[in-house]
Amino acid sequence: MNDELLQVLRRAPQERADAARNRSRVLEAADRLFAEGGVAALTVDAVAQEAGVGKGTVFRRFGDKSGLVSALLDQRERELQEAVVFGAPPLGPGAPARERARAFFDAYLTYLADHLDLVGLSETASPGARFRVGAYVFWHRHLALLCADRPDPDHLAHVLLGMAAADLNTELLAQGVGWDRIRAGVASAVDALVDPSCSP
Amino acid sequence: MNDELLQVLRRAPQERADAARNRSRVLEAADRLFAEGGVAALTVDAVAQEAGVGKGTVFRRFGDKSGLVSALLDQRERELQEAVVFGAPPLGPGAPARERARAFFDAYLTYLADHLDLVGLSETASPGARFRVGAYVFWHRHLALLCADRPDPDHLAHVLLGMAAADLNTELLAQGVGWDRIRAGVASAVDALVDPSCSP
DNA sequence: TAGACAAGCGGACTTTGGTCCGCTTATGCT
DNA sequence: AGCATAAGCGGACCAAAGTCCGCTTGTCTA
Repeated sequence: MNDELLQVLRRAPQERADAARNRSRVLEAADRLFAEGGVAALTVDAVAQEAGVGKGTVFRRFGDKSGLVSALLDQRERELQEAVVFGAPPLGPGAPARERARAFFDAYLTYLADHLDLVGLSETASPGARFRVGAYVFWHRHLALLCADRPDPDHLAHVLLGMAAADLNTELLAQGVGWDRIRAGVASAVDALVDPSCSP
Repeated sequence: MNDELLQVLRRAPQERADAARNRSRVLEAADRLFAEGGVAALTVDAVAQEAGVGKGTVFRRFGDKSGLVSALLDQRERELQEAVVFGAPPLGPGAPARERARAFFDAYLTYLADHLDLVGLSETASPGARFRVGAYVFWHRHLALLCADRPDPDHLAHVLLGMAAADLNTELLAQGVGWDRIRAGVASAVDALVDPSCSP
């Protein structure tokens, strides 16, 4: 009876044991390949072979390459997500919107600097992938809430997140713009775009 | 003698007659294919075949698919570029920075609305292609000049151009956000980010 | 006009993401 | 335990971008 209720509550009703085993096998294989050969070694065929599964299995589990890479990043990103929802201010709730936004971008840029190539892969793998990744939707909601008193928080949140796009920052780095300068520019734009008063 | 001087002045010293002929053949073929079958019909193989040249020739002339599509867009974009440099204010020189920036985005969004899929293709075809297209560099310079009194005009110009990214606006349209709302959001962000006083 | 040489050409080949479909197997029910 | 069934599996197959290299051809000079 209880089990029944629990099962109804879950979105994905169940995942077969072999499916779950393969999921983690694939993720571990991808991690290993990336650790050894960087982003260039992360071809779907190679991951499938290293995991000892068929290529179709990888696509079945993760949808596309972007999904696979996103899953790889998921764990680290989740840490930041929790800090935003449950953590102490200014990252977590309690501080004024502008400060929270600044703290978010500060933390996110640190995360991005550490995983730039993987994030780039996950955002670039297929056109528009960026916006479909779960994390993007999450950050977007977060920022839109912080801008709730603006005329179009939804659009503004997209604009703000544009500053964190991997391809932009990859390009900036390639042009010799360092992370410190990027941070300063982002902070300045956040100040101009996010109202300091609102504090949800 | 004069010819010699002229030849020194050109960047690309010369283009062989057959090369030039093939360039226009390829562009015409691409135009035709796009007119008939939209963006889906624009594969490099198809373009090469339609133009009656080898695939290698297409890549030799245009570098990659992104370059080919950019060349297709070049003509229409050039119109806007000239209006920005030589045209009447507020798009052309003479108006205050903020108004020029607003006028630019207004004009660019019109252009984008008309060619969204082609622009999307040119920006997406290869990762980072967006920033390498000649037009991007041009717009970037333009906006950076308009923000010359800001702490980091270069970075700010990139942020501003992020609002015009094809993939973002494609996503917004897919989410049901119309062009009018996009325009309003962009205008509002421009107002917040571009200093009204500066007028180069 | 002839000859040298760089620029150009073409299409077979490689790489890689993604699809498809017939076979296998875990799971839940009786 | 045995069965029905849907989920899962694998790898052959496809599409499309981009590379390579031996052959061709325009162009410049003598």
